[in-house]
Amino acid sequence: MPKPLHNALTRRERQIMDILYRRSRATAAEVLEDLPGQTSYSTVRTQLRVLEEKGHVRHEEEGLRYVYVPAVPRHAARKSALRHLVDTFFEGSTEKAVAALLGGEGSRLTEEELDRITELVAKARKDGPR
Amino acid sequence: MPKPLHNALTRRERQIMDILYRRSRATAAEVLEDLPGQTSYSTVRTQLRVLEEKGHVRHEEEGLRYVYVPAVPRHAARKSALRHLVDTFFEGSTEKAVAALLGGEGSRLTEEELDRITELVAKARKDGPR
DNA sequence: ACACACCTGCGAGAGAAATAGCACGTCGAC
DNA sequence: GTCGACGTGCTATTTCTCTCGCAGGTGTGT
Repeated sequence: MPKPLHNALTRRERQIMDILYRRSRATAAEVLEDLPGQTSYSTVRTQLRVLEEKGHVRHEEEGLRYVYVPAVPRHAARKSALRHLVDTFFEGSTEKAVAALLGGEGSRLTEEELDRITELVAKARKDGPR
Repeated sequence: MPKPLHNALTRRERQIMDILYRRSRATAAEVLEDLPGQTSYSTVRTQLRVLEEKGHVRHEEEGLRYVYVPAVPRHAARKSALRHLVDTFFEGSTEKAVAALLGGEGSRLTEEELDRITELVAKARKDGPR
């Protein structure tokens, strides 16, 4: 059984996972590029190996080298990240989170984006009238 | 100078900060209650002390005991948490994040909530036509 | 064949985090 | 006053991160 897997990430490990989720997949060299500060290639590889042992990533051999991908697919990870954030900062209210994004706490939205959001609201209204 | 303060949290520390943000303020005993697994009171107090040294929390004396509060106010912390999440999982697109929340990735929204969101969209349209 | 670039496997040491114990102080009840 | 509950300050120890180096393997160009 692959352990909790939830809050088990160390600082560096979380950094690396974030990079992997941003890029979807990456080699050790690419992860190194994205890491701030000075870190050795060796170090990054070790971390990736540890992450693999812990079950957070897996690697695919591509030609000679390893390409790492998160074990938990993006959409699942972001779903639980969203839930956690909503719970922590918005008292569990999805509405409040949306409000924060629409208000100044995200980047400004364009007209087109707002149009699409309006549609989504309509759809949500139809789908889940609760 | 209080250091970066950004990604400098360890696992336990992050856990504790989350609890503090959820409760807004808490004593060591309350933090202990919310921590999963078995942990000693002593341990929690030590962590809080360290967090204070690092500048992440401060305490207020209330009667005899200490009540801890996050050094960075809630709204500021959540703003940067949102930004980070949007960057990591939504390619920086606020729209996509909103879409995820409206779609299945948050809890179901009630009619009233959807109404209020519609209003917020309208307001966003007016305020920032970009 | 040789040198070079690039990659993986493993191991190991310095340092930070996590945990918990002990001493002491304060308050309230009996 | 003395006992017990509860709180803090400090410190010690174990555990886990984090870091990097070295050995070896595979392919490419000369």
